[in-house]
Amino acid sequence: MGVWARLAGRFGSRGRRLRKVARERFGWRELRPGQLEAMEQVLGGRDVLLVMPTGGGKSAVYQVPALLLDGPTVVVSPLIALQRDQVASLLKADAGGAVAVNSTSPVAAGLDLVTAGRAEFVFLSPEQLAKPEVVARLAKVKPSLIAVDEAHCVSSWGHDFRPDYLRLGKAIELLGHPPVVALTATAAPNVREEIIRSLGLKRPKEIVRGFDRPNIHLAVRRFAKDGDKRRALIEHAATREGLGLVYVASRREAEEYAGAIAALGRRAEPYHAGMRSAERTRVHELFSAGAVDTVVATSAFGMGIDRHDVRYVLHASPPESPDAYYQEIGRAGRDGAAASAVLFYRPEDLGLRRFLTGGRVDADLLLRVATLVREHGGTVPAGELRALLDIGASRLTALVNLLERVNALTVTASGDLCNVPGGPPPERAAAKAVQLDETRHRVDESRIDMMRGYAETTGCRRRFLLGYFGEPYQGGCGHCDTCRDDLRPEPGAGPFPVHAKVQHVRWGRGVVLSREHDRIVVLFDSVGYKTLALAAVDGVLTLI
DNA sequence: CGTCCTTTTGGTATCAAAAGGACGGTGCAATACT
Repeated sequence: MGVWARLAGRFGSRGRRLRKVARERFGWRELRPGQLEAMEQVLGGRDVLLVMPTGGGKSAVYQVPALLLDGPTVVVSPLIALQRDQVASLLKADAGGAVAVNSTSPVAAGLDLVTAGRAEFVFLSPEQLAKPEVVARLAKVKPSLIAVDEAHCVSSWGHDFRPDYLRLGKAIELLGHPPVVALTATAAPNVREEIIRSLGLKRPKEIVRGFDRPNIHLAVRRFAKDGDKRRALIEHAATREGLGLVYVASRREAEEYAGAIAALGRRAEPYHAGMRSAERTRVHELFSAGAVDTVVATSAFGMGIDRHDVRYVLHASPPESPDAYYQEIGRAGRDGAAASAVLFYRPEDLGLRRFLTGGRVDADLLLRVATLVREHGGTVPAGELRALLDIGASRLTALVNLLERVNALTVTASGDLCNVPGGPPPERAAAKAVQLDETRHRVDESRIDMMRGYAETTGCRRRFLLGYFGEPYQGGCGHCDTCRDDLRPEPGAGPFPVHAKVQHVRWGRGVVLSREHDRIVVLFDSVGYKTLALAAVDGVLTLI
């Protein structure tokens, strides 16, 4: 950085330039504090992890600096529908053009636009960035900024569902690692850590804003019988005013609940990934137009929804983690007006979540991949290995991701697999990889335990959730069902304050996330979240 | 892990309960058809 740039930076010129671009090119008169801070860091060349609620203007954080940096901006986005919306909105601004590169149109033609300098922004899925030829072409135009939207997908989808999410770090390196900004609406401490590690962010600036959503009232209603729960939820939804969402655990339930609510005279529509695409679009448009009372959906519905006046979010059963729950209820009350989140809870409903997070990696297959690559000696094309093992691309990628993390193999820039000289022998590599997978599952299962903890807590629900995300919260919020004025258990002072680093005799290192009067929640590196009774921690847990 | 649906079992009438098996979420990209 030259002397002028340095002086200019000191006198806040970055802020002025950013405000000017925001105003003149996008028509944004004001920037929020978190937004401007993040933009300044990006413009200064720093990697940024930004955690802000949806609707808080996260996109602006990469869009504005992009126009001040010399070179195109690569935006990683999980859904084609999301890419399309973003491109459409950028084309309305004076932003230098935008294109989405995906399977809905010829990939090469899209990249031509970027090469010709006619697209400042290029939107891609992680799957596109896993293709060597796509990365090679992008590298040639020297991107000046990379944005990873919905960055929590790295952690929630990268391990099995969409393993190319775990390959983004490699792609970022191959693109010359310009400043990277990762954006998400919710991320617990260990999820943030994983995003940073997996994307390979360098000394990132972590900016966390607007986590608390005080206008959302929190409540849980507990049931013993499924039938009682259903009736109560349907009746509740049918009598609520305004726009609402009901989250359910299966496609079948989406249809059943939507039918039952509609039978009571409300405009209710189901939404799930098993519906035909035209049907999904229709429901999405009804929702966007406010022409429906309730959308009853699986987790497929949510990302990219744009209404700020959702008044209630009901859950017919708990989702897989407080992370997912907070993301889903966060779709209520973005306008700041009163909204509510009600979880209709039966402990048995956690069973489905346990089942769905239960799938373990195939240890045999892991060993076969490790052995084949090792014995081959040279570089093995992934396609050959897939044919040999008769498995699909995403299955192989998941195995490769694990073996790469234990240093048993690497993936070359051309996408071939290559043994690491001096790396662990196949048996040991496979065993270590299984261990990694096992640790991750333990943490996932502890998240389900925390969901149960939320549902069953007698303390303030908001304090429970915010504590889970590592945000200290004093006292009770006065705006949840367990938080009536007459009972607000104040967490007393004690030997294990929030954020203290601790060591457990069996579970190793951890950090205290929250405390009630008689218990604390600790996040351990190796086993995830644990609730410990303060009466039983003597000699077991120590401060470090 | 729990639920739903079908089949089997029990014990001897026309049916109830137990046992067994299948199924459950999220999307990209690429392919096979009209």
